[in-house]
Amino acid sequence: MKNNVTIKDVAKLAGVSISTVSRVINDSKPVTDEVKQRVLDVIKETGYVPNPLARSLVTKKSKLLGVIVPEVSDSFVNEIVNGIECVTKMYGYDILLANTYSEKSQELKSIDLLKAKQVEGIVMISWTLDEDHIQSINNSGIPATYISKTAQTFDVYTVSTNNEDATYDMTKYLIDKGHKEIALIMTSEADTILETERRRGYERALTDNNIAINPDIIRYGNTDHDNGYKVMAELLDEGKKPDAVFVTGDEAAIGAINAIFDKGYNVPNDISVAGFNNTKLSKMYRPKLTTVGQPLYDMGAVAMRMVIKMINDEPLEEKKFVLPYEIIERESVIEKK
Amino acid sequence: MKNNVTIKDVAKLAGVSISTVSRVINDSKPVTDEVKQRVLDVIKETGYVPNPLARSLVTKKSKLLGVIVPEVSDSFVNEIVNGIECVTKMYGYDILLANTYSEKSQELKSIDLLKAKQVEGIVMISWTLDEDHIQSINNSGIPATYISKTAQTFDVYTVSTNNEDATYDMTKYLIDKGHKEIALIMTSEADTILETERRRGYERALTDNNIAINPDIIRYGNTDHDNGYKVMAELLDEGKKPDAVFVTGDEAAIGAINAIFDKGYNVPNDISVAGFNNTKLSKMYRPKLTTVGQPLYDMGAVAMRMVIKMINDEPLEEKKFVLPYEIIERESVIEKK
DNA sequence: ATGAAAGCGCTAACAG
DNA sequence: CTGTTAGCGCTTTCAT
Repeated sequence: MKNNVTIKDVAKLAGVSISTVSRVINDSKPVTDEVKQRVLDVIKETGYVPNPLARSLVTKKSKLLGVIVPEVSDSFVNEIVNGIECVTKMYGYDILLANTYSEKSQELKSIDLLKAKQVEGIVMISWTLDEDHIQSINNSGIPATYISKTAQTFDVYTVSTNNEDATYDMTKYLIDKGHKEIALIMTSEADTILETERRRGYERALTDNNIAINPDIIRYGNTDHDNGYKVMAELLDEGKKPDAVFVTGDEAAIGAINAIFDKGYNVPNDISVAGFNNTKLSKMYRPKLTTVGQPLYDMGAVAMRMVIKMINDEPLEEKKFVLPYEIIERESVIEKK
Repeated sequence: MKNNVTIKDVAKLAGVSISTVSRVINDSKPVTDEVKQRVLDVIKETGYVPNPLARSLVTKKSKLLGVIVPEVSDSFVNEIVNGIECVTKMYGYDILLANTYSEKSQELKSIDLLKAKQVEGIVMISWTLDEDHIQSINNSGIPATYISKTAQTFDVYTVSTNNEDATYDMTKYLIDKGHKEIALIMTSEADTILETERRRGYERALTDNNIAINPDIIRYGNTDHDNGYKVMAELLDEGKKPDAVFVTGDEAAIGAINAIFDKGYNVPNDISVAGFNNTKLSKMYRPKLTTVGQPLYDMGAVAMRMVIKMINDEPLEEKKFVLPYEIIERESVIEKK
């Protein structure tokens, strides 16, 4: 039952040469209808499937696309992966997936792995991309797109949303709702581009509205729930009770809300909380999370589309693809009385 | 800069034959230390990496493992995928990922794709597996493990938890908490093995405790939040207000809780709610969800480990691997007064 | 211990 | 339009 029918077998059975068979399966050169039909029949009968390995070996096209992510179980990541998966399949490619757990060594290793497997293109999601990663991929000459704010400063293809503007707008939204003391909990480490952009947006919004910046209520953590909880709890424990808290990640925002609850306050009545990303969670939690929406699925789809265009030498309008964001008003932010 | 160094180049530069180079990179036959060192040096200098395509073509080993899932963005799925990824990498394999969106045609297509790509093994997660899928995989002779309750009745390798016992235990737990009218919201379609097992566990627990089964409060839906919401809302709208609701999926359970809230009741004070799966969500939501925990990560890891064992012809103790579950007590279920 | 040579299954000139 | 032939980069007998 095993699939060991080769092009040779088909050729023999159809009474033609292997090149003819090759021609019909690839539609690469004209073949008489009659012969073509005969070959097709044999293929159907035998259940012949071309060996992509052999094919790739000669064409140097693996029909494989590499996807490098920090962790599939992250809600931000897997919605992007869905988008990637969709266009990948649409163009007849397969996905080679690598988790890195945000460890640089794993990221580098994954790149090597994908190179070795001859992927034709790469989409890489990383929070902490640096020159080494980019150089490693560049050296290989494999087309790549990055979904990574830290990639913004490099001369590489990226897809992202404008984090500075998004942060500005959400901060402004909070201000418009009457909040003055607005804490910022960052889910990205200090000194990254992402952090800088977001901080800039936040500070600009404050300044534009004549609110003094209070460095004491700007905190750092990472993206997960427990971290948001911890940072928020600390803030409260230190006796700081802001009007509103802007957490740059939904999971962490929910963690923050939980901390607020556990400290005996109410969201949004005592403190308003805004998130970032509009992941599925933000709709499921109660109060429903007011958040800035990034088109995650689209980001993945666009990133992969770019890679495929590069592979096919189709022109690309721009290197930095910036997708729109939106402020999604739900229940966790209310007008301050 | 491109990586077009071949075994030939290495051989030439090291002044040996390509077979010798092959021997050192594969450690397959003894090679004089001196020669070996020379070859190794050249490899390091040139940055030579063996072309796995060519290698696979002759060895018939692709070092690729296929993973078929309904959708990576499902929280149940991606925690399993994490486990799969981990052991896959540990054994030097790469993952070929395919989303099916639970559509049978996509599932079948994915199987064909993976076959064509010469994967050495497959782990398939599916809610609605049937003979066609299994036959398609069986025909290929590719080792496979299924994480799919519907695969239980087939003579194939599976990993799962005992759903009947788990459902029994949770129902019993609810009963022990003083609840008598216990609604069951199934996230699996009627007439599937999974549904049957769970229903059996539920009914057995009721019967064992002299509680009459009320078919009217047994409902069906699917796994997502909105569905749980809808089904619960319907129940309430029909004037049915059970003591407790057991929803066989966390996301849907949270949907149910939200519906209960929106109808003006409180969880757990008015109605207790229990979920299934112990996904990340269940800890993040408030009230924290009481749920039955399945070792998702482990299920993925075990499934892939089984596949790898099969590939290496290592003996496997059993075909049906059943992992433990546990009742995780949190806040959404309380003693009925 | 090492090299020569065959061949994995396929595509792509090159002839005819 | 079709067949012959030469590889793609590698592993693996089979000699030496």
